Amino acid sequence: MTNKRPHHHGNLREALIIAGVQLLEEGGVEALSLRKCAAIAGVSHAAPAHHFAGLGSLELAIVSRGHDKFAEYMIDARESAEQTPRARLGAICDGYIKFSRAHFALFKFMFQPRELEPDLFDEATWNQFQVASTASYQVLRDACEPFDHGKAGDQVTEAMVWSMVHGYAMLFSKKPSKLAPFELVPEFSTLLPPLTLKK
Amino acid sequence: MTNKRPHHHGNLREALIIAGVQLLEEGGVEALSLRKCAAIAGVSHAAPAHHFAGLGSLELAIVSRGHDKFAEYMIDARESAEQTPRARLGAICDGYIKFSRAHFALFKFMFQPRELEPDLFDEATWNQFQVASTASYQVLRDACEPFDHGKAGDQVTEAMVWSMVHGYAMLFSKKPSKLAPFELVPEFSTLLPPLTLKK
DNA sequence: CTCTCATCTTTACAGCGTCTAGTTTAACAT
DNA sequence: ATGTTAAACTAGACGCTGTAAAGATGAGAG
Repeated sequence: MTNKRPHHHGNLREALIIAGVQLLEEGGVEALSLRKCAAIAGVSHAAPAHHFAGLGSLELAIVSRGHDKFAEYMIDARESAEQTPRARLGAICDGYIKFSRAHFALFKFMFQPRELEPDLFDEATWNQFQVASTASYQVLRDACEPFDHGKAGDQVTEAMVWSMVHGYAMLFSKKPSKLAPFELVPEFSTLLPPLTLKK
Repeated sequence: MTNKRPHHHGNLREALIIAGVQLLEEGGVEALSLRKCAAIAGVSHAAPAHHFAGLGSLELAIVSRGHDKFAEYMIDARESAEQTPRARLGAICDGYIKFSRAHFALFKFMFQPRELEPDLFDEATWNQFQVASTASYQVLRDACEPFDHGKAGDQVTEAMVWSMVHGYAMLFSKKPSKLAPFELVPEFSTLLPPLTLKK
């Protein structure tokens, strides 16, 4: 219905998301504002209200865009890897960390836990987020599937790998890491413990 | 020199930090503002400027206060544990996670990476942060010391344990975790791989 | 052609961080 | 005891923010 240049601007929603990602990556979360996004898109400061339920909705749309890129990084790494379960898992972790380093502001923003009450967002933004975040997580989940963690179930492998790669990305992606009192941060591949394949 | 009830308020700096922690824990990072802290402390909106170089400084002071509590949680857990290296390390991880669950807003706030340029802060706040964050990390570091990680060095054990417990705390502390598509989050103790003691 | 309605603009308001100028008062020097 | 100094605090202003309300614009349907 409103797909092709609906009125004045012609896909303002998309332009606002792109502007938001740009502001976020250039100046961090403090530089992100609805009014600046509107200015970059060339519309008045109140125009975004017709596409997002508020700043929170725009933020969630930016997070969704982040998940899209995030999944791309992991999938690219997986495709370039040796095709064994262990190598695929290692490659996906590398993609995870590579993304966090290449787009640290966005990565940090994506995993800053929010109040995720669906009624705070417009439906389109919410649905898009559900799809994007589930898809990016599924990449990691699939890579864990071949491994066995005994009677405790697959969730243990997923939780272990995800915890480790996520903690590593959060703590050691920004360098020099003021958080980490390390001279040299070890490679992630040296941290991942051995895993046993299913039966 | 200005230790005992210096003037009007009588330790406004401390009152502002306490107000800030309270606002943060009650309403999240969005509810934290200099003006509200000043109002809670019963002073004018411009009074905090005489104790903090800006909002960033107050935030850093709140983070420091968080590290103090954080270290307490880990030390308490360690003291209550069976006195073996493995049990102590496990207990400290439990303390880490217990803190993240009991004070999630504060925990999240502490590890939200900031621009840590010392010249952005007043000296007192900066020094206090250095001491508090180093001390809380040292608790984890000490618990890792007895374990061997081969030629790669102690940093590998520290990085591995810290990544895992931190990722776990970030991803699974808020429940129900909208981030984690898990029905049941595994206990952290089932995730930590075996470690070998030094020689 | 006219109606409708989504899109966008304009205006306004309250809250924010921070700057400046002025006031209060504790503590020190004489 | 008195005067001085400087730290602690107040009052007001500025530009920025998100958001709400009301008016203007123009594309598409009947």
